Parts: sequence; structure tokens; C-alpha cells
Amino acid sequence: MSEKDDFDLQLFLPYLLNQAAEESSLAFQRVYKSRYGMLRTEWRVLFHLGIYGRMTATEIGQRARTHKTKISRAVQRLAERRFLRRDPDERDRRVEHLELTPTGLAAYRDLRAVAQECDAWLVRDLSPDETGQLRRLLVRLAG
Amino acid sequence: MSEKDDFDLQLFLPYLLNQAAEESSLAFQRVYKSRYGMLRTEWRVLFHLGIYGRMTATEIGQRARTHKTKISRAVQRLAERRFLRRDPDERDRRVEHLELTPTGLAAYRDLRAVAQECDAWLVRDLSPDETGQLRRLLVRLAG
DNA sequence: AGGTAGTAGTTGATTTTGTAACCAACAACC
DNA sequence: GGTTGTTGGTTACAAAATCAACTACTACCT
Repeated sequence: MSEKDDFDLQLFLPYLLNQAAEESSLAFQRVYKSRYGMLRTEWRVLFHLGIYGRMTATEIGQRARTHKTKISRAVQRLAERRFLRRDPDERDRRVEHLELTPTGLAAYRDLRAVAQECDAWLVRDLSPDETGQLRRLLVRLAG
Repeated sequence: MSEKDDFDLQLFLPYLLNQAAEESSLAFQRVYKSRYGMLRTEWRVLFHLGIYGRMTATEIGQRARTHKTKISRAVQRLAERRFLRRDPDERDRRVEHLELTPTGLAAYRDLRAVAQECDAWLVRDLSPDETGQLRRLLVRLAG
């Protein structure tokens, strides 16, 4: 009946990665949530526009591997709060180009600094070598 | 205005880990969802009972770092489908010990095999050395 | 031009999660 | 023995994710 089982759940990648992802998101989440009332997809959209500049919703969705309904709702909320501006395309009237307002840009810069701090804090116990290794391996896995 | 920005979102750990976690969960998710109609927390509870045997909801929650309401609902659904049995504690009548039924055990064993395949498939492009490294680094990060 | 198919983005219905309040049982204290 | 505080677990309600259907537009094809 209760024979021992040697499957190591803690090392099963989908489990392990989820734990690490949730754990690592906490600190940053507290900031973007309390400081700007944002959700996960919202800071991601904000960052995409902050980093890459003017983009359409579809482009963001592709780059972030996020479903378009999620993007659509995030854009809606960010637009309501004046973090971004919607700019209809002249040639193709289905398309909207999105770009940050000064408010949005300021929020992005603020959160970018926080993100950098969080990231540094997360790897505080790893050597620079190990940190690089970890990121490279994760990129190969997620890419 | 649109000066280039050099923050690398793809390497920001909360982002990178989330992408890797979601990506890596897809294959396994398809199986436990389609084959047993389970949700994420449900397979986790199933695995905990399969691996460690008889446990209480609270113990599972602590080990899996999962909130008790999530566990409670997962247990409820697993019990309805006869994957597990609830066994009230004699001494403390608040406590319920949980254990898998034969059906639950069979499902666990089936999914465990799938999990092992998924895991192997995920690291198919990494050397055994790199795989070990990755897991160790993640454990240090998540632990 | 008219018809078909495909794309950008939104909306609505259903499911799932998160937060807080809750109940029942225990424990400790005086 | 009653009060207070804590713990195991559930429930209720709000917030959010999911999935499908939808509108509006473009592109292609005849």
C-alpha cells in the first residue's frame, strides 16, 4: 500500500519553474500593484512600450507570447489611466499604434529601476557566473 | 523621445522564469487536463499524496506553498471524482487525513510516467551536466 | 463589383483564482 | 468553567483568466 515513492517533485521542471517564478515575482508584484495598481500583463505591456517604443497590440502579444484578449484588456486599463496613448494607423484602420505618455514613461522608468533592484536581490546568493549560467539555460529552455 | 532603452526584459528573472514556467507546463497540462480533467492544483495534490502518502490539507499546503483555499477546492474536486478519500482524525476533529484511492493511485502512476517523459523532453537539448546545474540553481532560487 | 478568407482588436459568458470572513474544534489561561 | 486566542478547513464574493464569438476592416480571387 504505502510503499515509498522516489519521484522527486521538487526537481520536476514544470513544478520547480512555477515555484521559482511565483516566488521571484512576489517582490516586484508588490511594487507595481501598490504603487500603480497594475496587473501582471499591464506592467509587461508598459515595459514593452518603454523598451521597444511604439508598437501595436498584436506585436506586443507576439513578443510576450500573450493572448490578444489579455493584451486588449491591459491596454484598455493603461489607456484609461493615461499611461499610454492609442494612435490609429492611417493605412490600415484596424491597427492601433500604442505609445507611452509622459506619465507612462515615468512609471516605466520607475518600475525599471525597481525591476533591476529585484533582479539583483534575487540572485544575491549566486555568483555572477552562476547567474549568467542560469539565465542562459532558461533562455534555451523557454526560447 | 524614443531614445533606445537597454533594459533586457527577456533576462529579467520574474519575466524569464514565468515564460519558462508557462512554456514548460504546456505539454504536461494537456495530458492531465484532457485525460483526467484536472487543474494545476489538483495534479499537485494528487502527486503529493502519491509521493508522500497520507497527509492533511495543511501539510500539503505547506509543502507546496499553496494557499489553503486552493488546496481545499482541489481536494473537494478530487474527492468527488473518487481520486482520494477523506479520513477524519480521531484525536483532533478539525483535521482530515487524505489518501489516494486505488483510482487515484492509478492516475498518479500514469501521470508520473507522463511527467518523467515531459521532463526528459524539456531538457532534450541540454547536457546532463547542464540539466543538473539548472535544477540546482533553480532550487537555490526558489528555496 | 461581389464573394471569400484572413487579420486587428473587442466583448461576453463561463471558469478559476484571490481575499476575507467565517465556523467548528482545540488549547491555554485565570 | 468561561474567556480568549489559535488552528484546520470551508464558504462567499469580488477580481481575473479563458475561450468563443463578434465587429470592422483588408486582401485576394474571379
